Amino acid sequence: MPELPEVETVRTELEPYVTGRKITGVELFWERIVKQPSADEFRSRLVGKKITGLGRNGKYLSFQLDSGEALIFHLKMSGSLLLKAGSPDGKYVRAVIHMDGLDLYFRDPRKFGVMWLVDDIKSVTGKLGPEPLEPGFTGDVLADLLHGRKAPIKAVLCDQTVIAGIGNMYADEALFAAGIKPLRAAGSLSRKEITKLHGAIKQVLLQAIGEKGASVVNYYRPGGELGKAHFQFQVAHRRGQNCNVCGTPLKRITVRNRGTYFCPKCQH
DNA sequence: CCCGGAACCTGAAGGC
DNA sequence: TGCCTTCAGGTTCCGG
Repeated sequence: MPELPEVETVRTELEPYVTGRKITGVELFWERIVKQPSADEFRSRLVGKKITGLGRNGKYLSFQLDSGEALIFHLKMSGSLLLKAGSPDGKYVRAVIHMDGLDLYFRDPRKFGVMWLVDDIKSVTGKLGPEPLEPGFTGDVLADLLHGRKAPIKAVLCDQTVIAGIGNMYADEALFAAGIKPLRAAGSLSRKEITKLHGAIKQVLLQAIGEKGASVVNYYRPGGELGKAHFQFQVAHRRGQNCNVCGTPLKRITVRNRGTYFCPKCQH
């Protein structure tokens, strides 16, 4: 499932291939993949536009166009942007962006993925919280964001309006690294715990970017390769396994309808 | 504003 | 073998 490290990997690996190219056509095999504007307008307005650069906001990937508009992608749970039609296979391709000399395939088995063509990126990403890897995201900022909240810390970490880019997997990993139980009320964390969590979030995300993302299900890099971050996971998706640190069987619970893994001994 | 649950999707996995 | 149910999860919407 693409979260910040996966989307960042797609951005850096795609950028050298698509920057400077002109869009020559758009094919849609599942029209509801276009959220805005209409499918017809989306197709016609994109033709002839040149891609000047790629950006990322949380889990949103944006292609900046020479017209000043932005083509925005959200891969949701199962989307991939691929440079080759047959990799990993030709099934589940919902859209193709044709460019001069290159085609980009939007593969998405679950059909949750979305594209927008907008004048202002902020109209899509405006409500996002701070980027956790930018200097502005300090321990004090995190403390303010968590202050007074009664929802489980796990749920708050996954709230994109609080922090941008953290999803189910990396919330579990950050909480394990910080030694905090997922069901703790966010506002109940001590300043010391918040400091630890702040460091854990950055460390977990940076390490996963270094591993080119986690290929748990349906995540492929643009060239069709898998990421390796999931091999470093301490708790996420490790159903039925034991804690690497203390050997205690990991627990699986549900928080906000999401599978949540933690070590009952290492996390307090 | 804050919180929690359903809906959107389809394939994989498990039960009988 | 095969049908049926459950699970997976990012975001949005809705109700309390």
